[in-house]
Amino acid sequence: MDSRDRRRAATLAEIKAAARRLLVAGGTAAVGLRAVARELGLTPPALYRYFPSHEALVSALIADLYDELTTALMDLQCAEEDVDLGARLYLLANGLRDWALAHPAEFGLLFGTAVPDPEGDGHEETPGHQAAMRFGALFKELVAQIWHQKPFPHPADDELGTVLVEQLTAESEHFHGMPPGAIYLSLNYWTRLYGLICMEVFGQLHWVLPDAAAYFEAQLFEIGGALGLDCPPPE
Amino acid sequence: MDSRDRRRAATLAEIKAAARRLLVAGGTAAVGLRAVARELGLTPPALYRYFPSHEALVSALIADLYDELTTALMDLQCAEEDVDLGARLYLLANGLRDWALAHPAEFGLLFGTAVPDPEGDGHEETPGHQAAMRFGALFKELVAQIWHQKPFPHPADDELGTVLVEQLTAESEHFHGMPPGAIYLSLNYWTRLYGLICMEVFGQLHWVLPDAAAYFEAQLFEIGGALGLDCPPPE
DNA sequence: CGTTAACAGTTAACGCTGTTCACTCATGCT
DNA sequence: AGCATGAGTGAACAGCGTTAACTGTTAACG
Repeated sequence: MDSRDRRRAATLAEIKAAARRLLVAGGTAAVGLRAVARELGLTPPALYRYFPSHEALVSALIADLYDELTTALMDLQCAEEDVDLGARLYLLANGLRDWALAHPAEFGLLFGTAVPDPEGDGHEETPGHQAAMRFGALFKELVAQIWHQKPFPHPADDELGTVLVEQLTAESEHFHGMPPGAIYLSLNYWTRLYGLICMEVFGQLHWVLPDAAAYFEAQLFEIGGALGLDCPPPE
Repeated sequence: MDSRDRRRAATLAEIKAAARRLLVAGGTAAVGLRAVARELGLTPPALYRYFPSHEALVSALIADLYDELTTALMDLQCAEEDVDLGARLYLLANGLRDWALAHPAEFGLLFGTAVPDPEGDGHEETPGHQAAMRFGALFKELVAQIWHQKPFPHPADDELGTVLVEQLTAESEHFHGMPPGAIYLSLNYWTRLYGLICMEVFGQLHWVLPDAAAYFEAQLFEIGGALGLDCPPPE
């Protein structure tokens, strides 16, 4: 019985591997159901034994990519025995950018898919979103550690406005009880990091900067400074 | 002869209007060649008299949307006789966000299309990119005016690094001769504004902030302050 | 050990997409 | 009036995601 299951799991992995091969080769549009089947020497309907639809296949691929990215970044920041949490955040940010630049197609599939439909219910059920939450938790966790080790100066509540303070305190438990001003700065860090990487990998920065590496590094120092981090040792 | 041309121009406008109707109704995926033809009561091949391909039709729509956005923002910032350039920038940024939130489908088509292929040659020829350049010039122009009216403090060259300084000075002519440090800050403004709006309209901010309006406003003040602008008068 | 049920996979087909070709018909120019 | 240009149609092709009916093989059970 398990031999049957193992075989099934194996082909399921092969399917996702083939889908990824097509993704890196030809971008998001190239990973079609028929194309995946062709890549494996199968007929299209065979894939419906493993995924209920083409979208489900892509969603599974997205979830896998999220997990791969998450573990890659965890390994990266835990590899060196740097207890310096600031250096860890620096490694995390740089690792995310490096991964995005090294795998632009995968990054485009994960973050570049425009989702203009609010869809009513806030929290969706797809495994991709769960994996995305795990990924986001990685960042929140590290920032919270940094805060609790050495609290950084942050704007006072009356500087942010009551509405924003209320919204930020609602997220306080995810940030291990940090005050709204500190969460605000942490959100800034994520927002700017995410925006920068998206603009660079999607080519929106190409029109002004041919190579955004130097700009990204300068920005990393700037946003790290807002969290009370010194420029980490270059070596 | 001109009556013939006028008729052609009219139907051409009708085609793009129908395409846009489908865009706002069903998002980017809904604007298909057959769907546009159906909307007009035409047969699909008829559209090939006006556009060489489906992609060309979408590109024309993109160019139109860019121009519409550009003129809308120009009208907005020139409507009031505010000579305060800072208030103009504030109007520009807020107008861009409002337009994006009011027309999420159009914004997704303009800025949400991931372009992971470097395509070798830097400057493409499509009218969409030309319109995008006109749009970018709007921002650069205004920032340059702000700088020349009241230069704001900016990082020195040695703080940015030689590589970044060199890249920024290459863009100096587009910014009317501003020094690298000032261009750096201007680039920051655009980067953060763009990243914020993209994250909000694409729902990436929904997971932490249900309504990002307050956060956006706070960020506007912050990035405006970096350009030497005071918080503009709330009323 | 033989029977049976579950499962992987195939073939054929449907409706959809963008695109092309051959054709018709009306309009405007000479 | 005659002709040519061009708008528009109809039929068709390849490819897409998807479904239904069918064929083997393989594991489990009396």
